[in-house]
Amino acid sequence: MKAEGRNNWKSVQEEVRHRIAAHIWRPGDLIPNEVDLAKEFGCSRTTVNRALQELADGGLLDRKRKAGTRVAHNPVRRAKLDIPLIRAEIEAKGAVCRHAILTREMRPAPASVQVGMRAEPNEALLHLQALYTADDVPYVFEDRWINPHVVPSVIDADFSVLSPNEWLVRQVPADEGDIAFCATTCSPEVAAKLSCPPGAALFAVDRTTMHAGQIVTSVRLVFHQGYRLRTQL
Amino acid sequence: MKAEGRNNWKSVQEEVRHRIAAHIWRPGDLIPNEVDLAKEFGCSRTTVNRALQELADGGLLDRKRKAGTRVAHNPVRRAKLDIPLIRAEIEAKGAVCRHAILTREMRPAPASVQVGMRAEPNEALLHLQALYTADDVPYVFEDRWINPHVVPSVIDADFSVLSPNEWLVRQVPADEGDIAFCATTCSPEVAAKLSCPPGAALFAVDRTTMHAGQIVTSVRLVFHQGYRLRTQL
DNA sequence: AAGTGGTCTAGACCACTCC
DNA sequence: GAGTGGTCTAGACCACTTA
Repeated sequence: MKAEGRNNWKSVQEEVRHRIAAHIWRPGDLIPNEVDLAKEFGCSRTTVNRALQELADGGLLDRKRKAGTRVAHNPVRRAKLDIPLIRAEIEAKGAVCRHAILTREMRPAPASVQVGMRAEPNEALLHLQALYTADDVPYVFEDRWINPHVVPSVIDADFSVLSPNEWLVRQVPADEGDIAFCATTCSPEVAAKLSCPPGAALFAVDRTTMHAGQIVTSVRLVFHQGYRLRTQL
Repeated sequence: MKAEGRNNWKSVQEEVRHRIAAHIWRPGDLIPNEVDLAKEFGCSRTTVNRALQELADGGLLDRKRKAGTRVAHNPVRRAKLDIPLIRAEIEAKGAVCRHAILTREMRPAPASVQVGMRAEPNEALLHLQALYTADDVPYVFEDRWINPHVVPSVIDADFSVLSPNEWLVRQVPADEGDIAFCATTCSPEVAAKLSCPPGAALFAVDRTTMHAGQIVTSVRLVFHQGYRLRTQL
């Protein structure tokens, strides 16, 4: 049990991870308190706390005052998912990213979008459709609604240089939002844009972005056939 | 600029978030160093550090020694994605979760799986197929390969009470893994199991789980039609 | 060389919660 | 009431990066 020398929080964390993976501490087990662990590892309680807090935040440990720290019963895997700008994602693959605005109009949004936007019925919102290409191959089709009440300057925005995606990020650093991932059947319209067969199964992302409690934009991204969103545990 | 009273790290973090959202600090801007912020907020540098480190970890700030802290130029949105047990996910909706083992056999895996498993060519691996239902409605179809070298006890495991999913989590708390999300076209076989039309677009998750550098299991989960994976930013 | 973040320490007090 | 985690503090030293 050579536990000496663990005087920094990362090595403490690694040791704790190891003990859980090796079943030295099993799911549901109470592990020693911070003071005792600090003694064992030869570091201060602060360092142990730093190590354990992150593990608890990641779902591997359950911590309660007085009750102590237990190995989580159902180790919920918490993956970190990076949602980069489309341009950054494409360029990270070494491809050239271009975008084209296919549609730009003010019109009442469909009911499903309106509800999310809390717009008046029949109120016109800015509707944009854009296609992003990687080395001139269709990559993702963007169908976006923007709330002009929240971002009035969007009316005169020029999306030829900065894509809607980038323009919005710069204008309105969003503080909240939710994301949903799903599969969708390729419609004939989308098929023409993405150069894929109608009826194909396509990966789609629906994202709603909020700022100061108001919905800024609601967007659906439909990716090219075969697209995979990867991440690590 | 009433910045007094921010003597705990959460309120410091909130104030920093606010300044970025309100464009007081713009993308690319250098923000004051920790010592100055500590003075301004009337707290110790440790507290400021705690607040800023988490923001940097979340991608909102870029920090470099000597160069200082800047608001990230491309604010990468980092969503936290919880990957619960299938049973937990279904029961969280208030439904009753059941599972049935449809296939259980030792056989050589297809090439695509073998490569990931680093198995010998034609080496037999354990192949499982299972269906999970929510209130007896098909929810997700699981197609899994398990490496018996890593988990020998899997050969005699009983999956009637504990699903393969749960059994593995208890036996081998994985420490690593990767996940990919994609859309897939429903094959006739899967259609029969999930009670959906062949050709439908289905959401699928491919997951590979590692323990101590070895692949434990490789699984594809194909969800029922209309399934959406949600998360928040 | 110097400025900045990264981390550790020892001690302290508080908040929660189980008994 | 008592044990545990949550957090703050002041100070210190180190590691890295830029100038």
